[in-house]
Amino acid sequence: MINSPEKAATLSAENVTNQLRTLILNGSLGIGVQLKQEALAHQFGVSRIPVREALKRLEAEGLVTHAAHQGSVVASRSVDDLLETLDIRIGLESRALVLAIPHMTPAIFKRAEEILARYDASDMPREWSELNLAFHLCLYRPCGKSRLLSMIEHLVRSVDIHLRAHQSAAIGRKSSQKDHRMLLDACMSGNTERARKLLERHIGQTQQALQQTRQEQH
Amino acid sequence: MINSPEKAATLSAENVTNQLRTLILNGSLGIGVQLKQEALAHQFGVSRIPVREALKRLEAEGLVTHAAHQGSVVASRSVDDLLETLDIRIGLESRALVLAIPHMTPAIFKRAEEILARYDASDMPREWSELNLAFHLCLYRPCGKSRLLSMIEHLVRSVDIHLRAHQSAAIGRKSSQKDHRMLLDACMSGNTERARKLLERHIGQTQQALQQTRQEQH
DNA sequence: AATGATAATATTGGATCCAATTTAGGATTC
DNA sequence: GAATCCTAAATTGGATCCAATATTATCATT
Repeated sequence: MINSPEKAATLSAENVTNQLRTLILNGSLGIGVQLKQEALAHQFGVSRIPVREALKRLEAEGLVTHAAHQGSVVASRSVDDLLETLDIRIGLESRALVLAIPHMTPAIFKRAEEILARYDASDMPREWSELNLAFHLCLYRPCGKSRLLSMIEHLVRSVDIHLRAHQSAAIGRKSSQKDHRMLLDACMSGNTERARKLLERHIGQTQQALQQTRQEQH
Repeated sequence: MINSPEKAATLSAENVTNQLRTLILNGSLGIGVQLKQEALAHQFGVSRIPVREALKRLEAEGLVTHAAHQGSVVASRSVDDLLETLDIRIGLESRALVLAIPHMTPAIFKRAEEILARYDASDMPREWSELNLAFHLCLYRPCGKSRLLSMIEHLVRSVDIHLRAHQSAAIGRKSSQKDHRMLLDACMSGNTERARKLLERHIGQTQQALQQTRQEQH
């Protein structure tokens, strides 16, 4: 068999899937937006078939919901759903962190501190999400579990767009940064148990903020 | 074509997806089996289109892998992949358990004990997997998070078929049952921290057994 | 006989076409 | 003027058809 050197992205369905996914994750396609197969097909210069396959895949990933003969829409999640997803994040991220701590090196700590510094310096809320994700992943990455890491990244990005939708995204940068520094300290001192507790509390605060917005609305 | 009597299942693609999924999860379609679109289409009495959509969906779920112009096969996972998935399970299940313990009632404990009793009585290895899953889910269910629970169930079933493939499934029923009883005791006494540690160790033993089989093969 | 090139076959990927269902709009009635 | 029913447009779901690619079989050469 001749080994193909580098993929020239020959598959339409794959392309459509990836492009749609990024459009959803970066907010270009907002929550609740109708995804008309014909329009997307025309937009991507393909027929409806690859679009349909892409939608099926994204539906399985939870980014899109689909009703029979009613079309697909960018998934909207209830507050309860989001709270649950945050619980899933707590489970996965605390596991990744616990596994990562024994493998952390001074280089990792340096990198984490750099991210926090950029965090402090930045005043573009859009950037905060990315830096927050970068910081967390920086701490988890030494665990060396690629599937776990990509799962976490996907969940964080997915939750992010929905948090913005429920306009409770900003739990305040300062309080968040304080958490981050304490977390980093715990990691640097190798205090696994403390680090886990801090991380659980950190994500738990997002849950509390979210529940608060719900009560305000009622 | 035979008309389905009271089946409200109007969507072909959905049907194909569900049937294929159960065929894979119950082992009827073993690891590595080629999934020819034409054959499946004929088998389900539909065209290839719904089959393709089903395959795309199952691919996103991680149950099948797909290569361009090479077709789909029931996904085979490396030992490393399985170890990772077990780590994911540790994260999710320990979270579910911690959330569930405060909501456990005497009825739950009774039900859990019944399952363990049936476990002891049964000598059909095929049944053990189901009873094991039932016991664990019984403990997690009081957490009330449906998405988390279905995610766990999916992961457990998925790991199960792969563990059987690596023929390291049987870590011995007795040792497993001992773990289960200790875990149940910890839950009954409301000792959350101990329960979590026991659960992590319980799944960790499966990881160790898996790693051992790898070393034996090398 | 073994091996490598080449043609035939099988299978997947995508486009077009048709059927089923939902949604929108308008006529009719009260 | 508002509600209701009915028809028409729009949209999705599925089937068939064609193109691209991989696999297999055949055949020639060594």
